[in-house]
Amino acid sequence: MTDKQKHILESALTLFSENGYSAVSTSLIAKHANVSEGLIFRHFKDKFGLLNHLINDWYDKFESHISTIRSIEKPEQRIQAVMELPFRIDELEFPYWRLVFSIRWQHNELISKYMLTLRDMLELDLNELKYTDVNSEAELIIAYFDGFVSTVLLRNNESLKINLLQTLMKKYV
Amino acid sequence: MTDKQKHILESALTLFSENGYSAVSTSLIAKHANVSEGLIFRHFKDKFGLLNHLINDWYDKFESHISTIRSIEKPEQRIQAVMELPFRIDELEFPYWRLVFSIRWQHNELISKYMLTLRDMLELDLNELKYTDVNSEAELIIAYFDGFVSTVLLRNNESLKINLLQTLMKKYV
DNA sequence: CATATAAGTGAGTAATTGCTTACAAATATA
DNA sequence: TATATTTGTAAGCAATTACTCACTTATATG
Repeated sequence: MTDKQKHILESALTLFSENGYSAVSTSLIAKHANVSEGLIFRHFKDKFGLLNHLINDWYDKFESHISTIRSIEKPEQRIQAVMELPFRIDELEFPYWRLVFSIRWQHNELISKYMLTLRDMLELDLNELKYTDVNSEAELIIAYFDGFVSTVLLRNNESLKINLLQTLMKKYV
Repeated sequence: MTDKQKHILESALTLFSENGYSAVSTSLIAKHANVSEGLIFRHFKDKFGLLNHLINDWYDKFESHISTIRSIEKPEQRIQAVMELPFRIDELEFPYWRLVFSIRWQHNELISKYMLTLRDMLELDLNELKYTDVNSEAELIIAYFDGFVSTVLLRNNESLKINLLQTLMKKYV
């Protein structure tokens, strides 16, 4: 991966996550990355290829979070860690999550399959904890997760984040 | 409001909510609505005016839900009704909510102000119920609300909806 | 060193973009 | 019925779109 390739990806991520995929032109990405427009197509085939690459990059980060959580001993602590995850999205990951959560509304098929990783882990944990309705409980946690991520990304307010996490933890631990 | 105006709005809503605002051209809307493209600009000034009109239409529906909930007697039942609201979005409202929840990622300022209506009501209710941290509790409920709406709109699965609502109600009533 | 492969450019492409304008048809008002 | 206003159309606008292609420059490999 050359420097120019990295610059293209960085620019595309920034612009896509702020303005949405469709609203950003390849010409703008090229200008922002200081490369010729043709280079985008050489390396990523087409505009959609660029999007796909970024989504894969996001999934690598997401999977690494999940795998960290998997290494936690107790199932109730693993579930707690999932609920906390949205509040631990850092500056670097922020635009990736924004891109993913905004592109979902047009290309959910690109994202939804990746959520199976999370659902599977939750169902195993809930099973271990002898829940009767494992499936629905997992879906409920994922819905919460969804709401927390959206709140963190859209409001982007540090004290709100802290208060929300605190209130949440008071309820569940 | 003439028939052609209504057709333009219907087409714009359908296309925007499925493909996103930026990805839909005024020429496509005109074709879909069987009107000349110029008519869109006559009635709605520009493409953004069309979006604004649709968001206002959504808010009318949203406000009418909130006002129905306000007429419920007990504060704990009002809060419960808020949590149930996402699961009561019907076929007709579906595209409006999809539009709103997808446009948020690019134009959150158009939407976030309208959420104050909900936040205010929740804070009054939580106060009445003698909660100490009224603000954070309201934000938490709004985050849940957010996650439920996203789940309902993106998954679009009737039995998932029923199970989720059931699991939720078992927990909170 | 020679040569094959990869990285990068810049000028092009047809198609489409949001929008305007000159005009005609329909409707309302006097 | 005459006229003013609103509703609607079709053609056209410059700018931009995603993408290609012929080409040069850099890097790797024998």
